[in-house]
Amino acid sequence: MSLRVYNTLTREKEAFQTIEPGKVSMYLCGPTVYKPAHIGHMVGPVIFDTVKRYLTYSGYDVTFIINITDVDDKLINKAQEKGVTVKALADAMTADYMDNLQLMGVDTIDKFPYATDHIGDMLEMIQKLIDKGHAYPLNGDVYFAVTTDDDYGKLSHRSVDSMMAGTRVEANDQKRNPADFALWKSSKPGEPAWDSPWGPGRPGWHIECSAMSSKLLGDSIDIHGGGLDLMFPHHENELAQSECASGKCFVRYWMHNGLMQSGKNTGKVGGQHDRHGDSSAEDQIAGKLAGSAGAESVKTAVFAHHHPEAVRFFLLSTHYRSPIDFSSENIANTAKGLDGFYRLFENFERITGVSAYSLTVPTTREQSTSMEGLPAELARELGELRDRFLEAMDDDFNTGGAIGNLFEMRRVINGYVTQNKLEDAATPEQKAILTTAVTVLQELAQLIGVFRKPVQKSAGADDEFVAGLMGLILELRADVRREKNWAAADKIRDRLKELNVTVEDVKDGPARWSRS
RNA sequence: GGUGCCGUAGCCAAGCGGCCUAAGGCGACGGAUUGCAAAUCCGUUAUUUCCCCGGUUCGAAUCCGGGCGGCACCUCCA
Repeated sequence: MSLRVYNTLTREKEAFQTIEPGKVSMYLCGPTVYKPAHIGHMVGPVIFDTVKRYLTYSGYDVTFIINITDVDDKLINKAQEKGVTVKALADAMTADYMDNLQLMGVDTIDKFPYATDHIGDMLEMIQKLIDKGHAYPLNGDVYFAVTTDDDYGKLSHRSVDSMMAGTRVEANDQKRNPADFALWKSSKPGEPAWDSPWGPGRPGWHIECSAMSSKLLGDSIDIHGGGLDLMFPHHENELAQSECASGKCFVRYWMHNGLMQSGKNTGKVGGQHDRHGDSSAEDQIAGKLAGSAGAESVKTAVFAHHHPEAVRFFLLSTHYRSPIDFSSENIANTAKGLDGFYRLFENFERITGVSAYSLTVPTTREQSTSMEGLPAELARELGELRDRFLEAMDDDFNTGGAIGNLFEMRRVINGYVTQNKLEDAATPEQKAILTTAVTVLQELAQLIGVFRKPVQKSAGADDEFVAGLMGLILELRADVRREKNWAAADKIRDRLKELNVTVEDVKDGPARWSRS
């Protein structure tokens, strides 16, 4: 089995072959940093972070870049509106973006190039396009001439003619063709400006990606990613510029992820569900779709209600090319599914004395965890599940299909624990077997970037004072239980439940408790 | 108008011509376990069925045609 990747350019899944053996260059279009990151901004990074993890596991040396577009009309307008400098606004919004990526466990990005650090590279590329006759200056602007590129439209499968049929292209008599787009825009007084052969100005929207990609990864790269919405015009234009400038194939595999949408905006859900309770997360999307820029960051709008790991797992539970229907309800369901894993890890630690998060897991497929020493049946089941997981990932990063195997592994491991009553007592051999089994699970979990560290329990769980009180209460409860005073024992448990504290009795030893 | 995508159980979701008498999760219902619970394990929950109607094929949820329904982009939004 080998990796296959869906290529937007050909509209087919293709065998994955890199330009340079063993190496992968990957560029993902990042945000224009003019407002706080919304949940939709997290989709691409999470997906491509997962792609990188899997490619690395598969033995590739991957270079992964996400650009930060820190000069743009929207940014300029927003800064003026707020009365701050463009740079101050961009810096603040970039920091917010990075914060959120960190919370989502996206940390495989090698470099975040800033558009404003590469103005020179853009000017060079623009000049080259003019020299080759693909671009022309016009009143201080520079435009790309789409009709000089025979291939123009090959990514989004549109022809220049068909685009004329739409109503969107505003008339500009000056441009040679209405579809021509700006590579360089002259600046008005008070706007950020850089000197250029055509006068002071700033780059057009698409040129920064072309210039930075070529500068940092080379004229031809393996993977270029982004949201489906960017396919046209952004990627189409990037493609045209880059190939006309370099004369080489720009991108080997174009990967586009589906967009997130709010339940409120889908007739399907809106018609059937009675949404209730907190919905600021949905509002964040709805607001976005309605065109009003949300003021709240993901951090406050979403992560206040849902653990980032649940959000990440949710994003990966469906295929990356499908649209995903965001709702608090859906994420809450995902979170419930994850709880079972956390409990398994807690159990594991109690039995073996080792944290499931500190296990050494293989980082490449070649060094995959050995099943040696496991009972035959367990080895067979785990082996099959691992194979199926990897098979799904090999099939265009089918995380949704892969994840099912994680749940089955959980079931198999829990079965081993239950059958052998490991919670009562475990031999060193049994501990070793359990450790191997959990290592296999963790090996796969790291590929989708989850279960890397313990999820932060809600406030109070690690508060010494609360822990002390709980210890006292449970001690008293243990006393009345010994006296078989069930009424009192149940009252304590029920009342705690009302306070969102769940008590679970353990056969021998102190009861467990957790806050929700 | 142009370019695409989608329609699988109560909900989410995998499935890319035979291993589908269709993964997995959430929910629900039984059973084991428990003082009772919780957690865990076992079982049941689409078995003339994969929106409908035709067709191709030895064989289709999977391919083709036609409906119906939903969605996205073509508006510098990831």
